[in-house]
Parts: sequence; structure tokens; C-alpha cells
Amino acid sequence: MSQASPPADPPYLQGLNEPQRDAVLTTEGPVLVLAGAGTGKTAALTRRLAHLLWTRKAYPSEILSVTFTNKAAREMRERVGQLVGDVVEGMPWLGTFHAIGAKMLRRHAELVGLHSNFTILDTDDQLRLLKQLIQAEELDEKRWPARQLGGLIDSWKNKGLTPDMLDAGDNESYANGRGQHMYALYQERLKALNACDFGDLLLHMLTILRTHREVLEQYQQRFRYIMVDEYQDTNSVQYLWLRLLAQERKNICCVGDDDQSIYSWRGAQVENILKFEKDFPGAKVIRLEQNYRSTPHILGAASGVIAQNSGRLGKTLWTELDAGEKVRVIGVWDGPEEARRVGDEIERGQRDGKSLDDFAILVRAQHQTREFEDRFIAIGLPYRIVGGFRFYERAEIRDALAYLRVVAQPADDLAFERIVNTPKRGLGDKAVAKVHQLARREGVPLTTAAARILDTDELTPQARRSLGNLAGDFARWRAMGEELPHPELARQILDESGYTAMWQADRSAEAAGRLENLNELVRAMEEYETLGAFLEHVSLVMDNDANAEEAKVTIMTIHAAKGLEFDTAFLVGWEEGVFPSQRALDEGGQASLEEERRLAYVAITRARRVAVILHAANRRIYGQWTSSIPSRFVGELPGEHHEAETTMSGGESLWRANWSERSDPFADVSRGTGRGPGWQRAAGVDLKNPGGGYTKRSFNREPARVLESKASAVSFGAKPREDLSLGQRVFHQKFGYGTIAEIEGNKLEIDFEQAGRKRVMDSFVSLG
DNA sequence: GTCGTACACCTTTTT
DNA sequence: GGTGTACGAC
Repeated sequence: MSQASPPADPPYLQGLNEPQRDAVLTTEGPVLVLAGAGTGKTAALTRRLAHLLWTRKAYPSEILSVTFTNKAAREMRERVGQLVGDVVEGMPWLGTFHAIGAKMLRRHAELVGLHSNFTILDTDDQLRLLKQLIQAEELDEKRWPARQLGGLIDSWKNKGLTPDMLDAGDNESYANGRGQHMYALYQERLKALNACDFGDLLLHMLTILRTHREVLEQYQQRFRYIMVDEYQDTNSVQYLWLRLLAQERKNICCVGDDDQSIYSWRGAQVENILKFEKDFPGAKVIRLEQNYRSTPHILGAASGVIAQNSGRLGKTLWTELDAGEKVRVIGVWDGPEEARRVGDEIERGQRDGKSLDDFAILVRAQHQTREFEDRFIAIGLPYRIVGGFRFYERAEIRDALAYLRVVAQPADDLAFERIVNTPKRGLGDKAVAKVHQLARREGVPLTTAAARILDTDELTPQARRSLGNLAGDFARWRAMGEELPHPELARQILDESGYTAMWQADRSAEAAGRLENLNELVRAMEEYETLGAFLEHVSLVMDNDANAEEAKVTIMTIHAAKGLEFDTAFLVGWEEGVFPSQRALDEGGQASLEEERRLAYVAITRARRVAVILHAANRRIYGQWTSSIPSRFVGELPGEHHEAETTMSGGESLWRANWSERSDPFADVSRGTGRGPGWQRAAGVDLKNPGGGYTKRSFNREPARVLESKASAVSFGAKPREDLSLGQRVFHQKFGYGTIAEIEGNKLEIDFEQAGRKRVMDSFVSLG
């Protein structure tokens, strides 16, 4: 065990470059690591953690390491685990800001008037609550939408402001000076519900640290070392929180990259990274500039774009990798062609031996994923969409969780309201309003009020009977919860409440999928010790990383892609108004344009070897065909690092024309609006370079050689299924039920009951 | 109380 | 294009 030979590096130092090593070994005092994209930031961070543990500078429970996303936290845990083994299991303080905030807050909840079993509301709950308050205050919901109030409250919380700390301007920003009032009202309601929103997890904790010296000192003592990932994304509360905790020992190490700051809309302050040295005098600043991820062309393209921004700390990224191929810029006619083109490129790459896991499609906004999803379903290309409609946000899952919440937490009025009449029990608005009144009159939660109202004659006999049954059910389930394991309890609740039956009776396309989701939910519960632990997971983690086994193309937003890398990245929708987004162009001025540019930088640097940028001339926006010009970011790509091609029949000149007109907002670039593509793509297969010249692909100006879909729809090595026959009824996740009209290898033509005739791969259907 | 149709608004981005 | 909300008919 103890070969006391200093020259032999411990495993966690192997393969590090000088600055990385420095970052790992400088454990004492404040350290700021400026880490460009792909410079081994995570490696440095995890190894630093390993170093602290290995050298026994701290127990696992004495290190606070915060990340922004669950993904990052999970990855860190895994990678540290690989270096130091099970010790990592005992790291209670490795997690996202919110998870750690929640954990702390549960210990001190009573200091802000909550019980330790408080509920964590998600955005949906939050919005419904605000809507109620707005109605109660008799404000015009049209003029003062709940979303707006929600956004304001969020931003105040991000700044660390409690209702009493708002200034006149903040107050004015909602409903003619009622901002503060509404905020205060909302906080009162939350307290009454024994609930917190996301912002509270940090804000309440900050309040506690500020006002309870003994609590602050306890944590200052405990955390010998503090590490922060993605420091450029910290907002004010997070910053204040960290500063308090680090004040005493000052062993804080922040890692970040100002060029990758893409969360200012969430209150992130790049300034935090810029003023680090002021906050922590004597801080050591370490720069990681050697990029291990991308080829020089990709790096050059990214650097060229980001160089247009002002006020950067500035880094010079370099790499020892081979030049690789230039970034390709492809102009296409419209959205569907963009999806087709990307699909073709992926299938070609697949033939060259790449795995589907090597490909990512990065979009600016969630709705752009649709086009690709449709296309990939049609050609049977397995894909995964990250983010978006997440598992725990689906209606059936939220309903099921609401049942569990009411049982676990009688004060959870929002959950109660969600399911009183789901499935339909004849308890409509009128009945619920009466329960509300009584609850308000007596100052009790809705469940209690529901039980009490049964003793009155306020309800119609029918409603009374129905509510009586439900109240009885709740009582019974709560009692059952004492003895039954919670997954079993959940199953019982779903059955006895009639919720499962409701979906079984539903003949619509999605019903089967929903029932399957409910099963999956119960299965997921088994991994948690208690119902409470499970609910905590759900509210904070909100993602299920199930079925990662099969290789799939990843489709996600650029935001979600931060910190990830892919062999090949398709950067789609690079058009003015899409990326940069119209919103960024309309409001926010220079600052938000620069944030968009940083987003472009993040997008390009996700690619290891191949980056393909696409832009379409026509796109449907809100159902309306709109023509658009290439993104200004395309124009900012240095000429020596990219090459352009177009599939437009007009050739490149058309695009060039748009470019020169870019500065003229009234330049007429509209063509063919109101219709779909009015142009025939050339058929034919690109076999010029069959054997794998993906990297050596030469630039050519010939237009349009799009793979015919017939060729492209053949999937590789898949055997046709033997359990399917003509006329058979089958089920498809997206299209629902249908009957098989034609079978051709592993491709099926199906007449769907809802969606009409579609061509799908057999692996996408199950027997109906 | 429930179900249907009209219409307004919408799209950043996440914990 | 899709969704969520408002209002009017069974």
C-alpha cells in the first residue's frame, strides 16, 4: 500500500498536463480555474477531488462540490468513483446547488417556518398557485399573466431578494406596483402549504445562513474544501451562498469559462467569475488552454465566432490533433429538407462505421426537435430526445405523483386539487370551491376541509358521497403506507382510485403508453428507500435515464449539450431569427446577442471531428411559411476553417445574394411563401466516396446530391420480424393503433387509426 | 357538470 | 402548427 516513493505519481495525476496538475495540487486557498471548452476541466475537477480524498486532507463528508445539472453531478460522482472507489458513496455534499440546498434546508426548515418534510413544487405547480392568487386578488389575468409574475419572482429569488427587500422599481414591474404584495402573498401561501419552489431552496438557505450565526459556523467548519463547477453560471444567491460558506476557510476552487456563460436569462452573472480575485484576495488563477477534444478546424471556427464578442477574459485554445476536415455549412430549401439531409448524413456515417451514439443534433429551441423526430421515425433511425417532455412532466405521471403526495403530505393542496376529480368523480368546480371556502375559513389544508365538509350539508348528496369515498380512501392509504412497501402502496392507490381503470378504458392512441409509463414509475420507486426519498428525487432530478443501452442519435438543445461532446455534431437552424433567436434580436441588445454567440461557440465546440452547420431558406413558424437568411454566425466563421455547399437549385449565388443584403432589413428574400418546397431535389446516390472517406471528403460545388429515401430507409443488419403479418393490428408509440397494409423487409406500411398511412420500421411497433 | 368548439397566444434556454 | 382557455350547448 505505502510505497513511499515520491516519483511514482498516484493514478489520479497520470496523464495531466502542467496547468491541470497545478489545479489538482493547489488545494489550499482560493483558486480560479479558467478552463476553455474541451480542456479537461472535468478531469481536473474530479482528480482534485480524488486528491483531497486520497491524501486524507478531508473526509468525503467535508467536501462541498456543486454543479448545475444533475448530469454533471452524476458524471462527477462516477468519475471520482473510478479513481478512489466506494469512498465516493459517502459524499453527501456532491450535487446540484438545488439538491444541496434542499438537503440543508430539510435540516433547518423550522427556521423559516417550514417542516422538514416540505414539498418541492415544480414550475407547473408554481404557475397554478400563482394563477389562484391572481384570481383571488381580482387582477386581470390577461394583462398580468401568471407566467410573468412567476418569472419576476424567480428573478428576485435568483438575486437573493425576499419580498421585504424589493425596491420601488421591482414592485412596479408587475400590476402597477403590486409586485411586492403578490410576491409576499405567494410566499405566505407556500408556507401554508409547507412547500418550496426551486428558488426557495437557495433563498431560504441563504436567509438562514445570514441570520443564524451558529448554523453558518457549523457549515463553515464542516466544509474544509469547496469546489464549484461552471462558475460562470452562478447567479447572485448562489454566489452569496458560496461566499458565506467559504469565508472562513477560503479553500474554494471555482472552475469556469466566461465564453460558455449561457444562462444569464436565469440570473447568472458572468461578473462573478470576473470579480473572483477581488472577492478572494490572493487567489491563484490557472488557465487550461490545451484542447483535447476538437480538430484545429473546429476550434478555429469556434474561436473565430467567439472573437466577435467584447469583454472576454480571453483564452488561446490550442490543440495537437490533426487538422481534420473543415466545418461544413449546408444551405437547404426548408425545414423538412434539413431533417432529411441530416438523416442521410447520419446513415452515411453509419455505413462508414460510426455508431449512432457518435451523432448529435443541436437545436436552439426545443420545438426544432420535431422535424427531426418525424423524419427519423419515417426512416427508422433510432434517436433520443434529451430534455423536452420529460418523463416526470407527463400528465399521467404527475397525476400519479399527486396521489402519492396527498398521501405522504396531507397539506399538499395543489396535489389534492389535481386529483380530486381525476378520474371524474362528479366533483367539479362547484364542489371544490366549497371545500376551498371551508379550508380558508378554518385555516386548514384541503384534505382536512374535505373531511369536515362531509359533516355539513353544503354539498349535493352526490358530491358528498363521492368526496366521502375519496376521503375514506386517503385515510386508508395513509394507514397502508405504514406497513406496505411504497411501490406496492403506489400500485394499490392507482388501482383503488380508479386511475388505472381510467386509462384502461381510454381507447386513444396514447393510453397504452401511459399505462406503461405508470408501470415504469412504480418500478422506479423500488430504487428508493422511502416514499419521501423518491418524491425528493422526482422533484429535483426530473429525468429518467432509462434505456441508454441501444445506440441512438441524440437530439437536444445547445443548452442541454453543454459539457458533452460528440464525434459529429449537426448544428441546425442557423438562421437569423432562429439562431440568434428573434427574441434575442428584438430585446436585450448587444448583451443578448453576445450570449447567443457564446451559445454558438458552445455548439461548435461540442464536435470532436465533424461539425456540420445547416440553414434553411424557408421554415414554418407558427404554421406560417417564412423565409429566412443565414445566421450572422455563419458569416463569422473564418474562411479557412469552413466550406459551404448548398442543395438549392439556384446554387450558391442565391445565398451569396442574401448575405450581401444582410444588413438591409427590407431586402426582399421571400420566395415561395405559402407553399411547401417548390423544387425537385435531384435523385441519385452519392457513391463517389463509398469506403469511408468521411474525413477526407473533398469540397465540391455540385448541387444537390441527396440520398433517395428508398436507399436510406434500409436499416443495417436488421432482420425482419416474423411475428407480423398483413392486416394485423399493431401499436406505435407516436402514431397509435393501426393495421399493417404492407410489409417490405423490416419496413411496414401501416394504416393508423388517427395518423393515416405511414411507413415505419417494424422495430417501432408492438402487437396491438 | 361535462363535453364540444372558437380563439388567442405561442417558442428560448433549466433547477 | 399546436395547446390551453373561455364560453356555450347537452
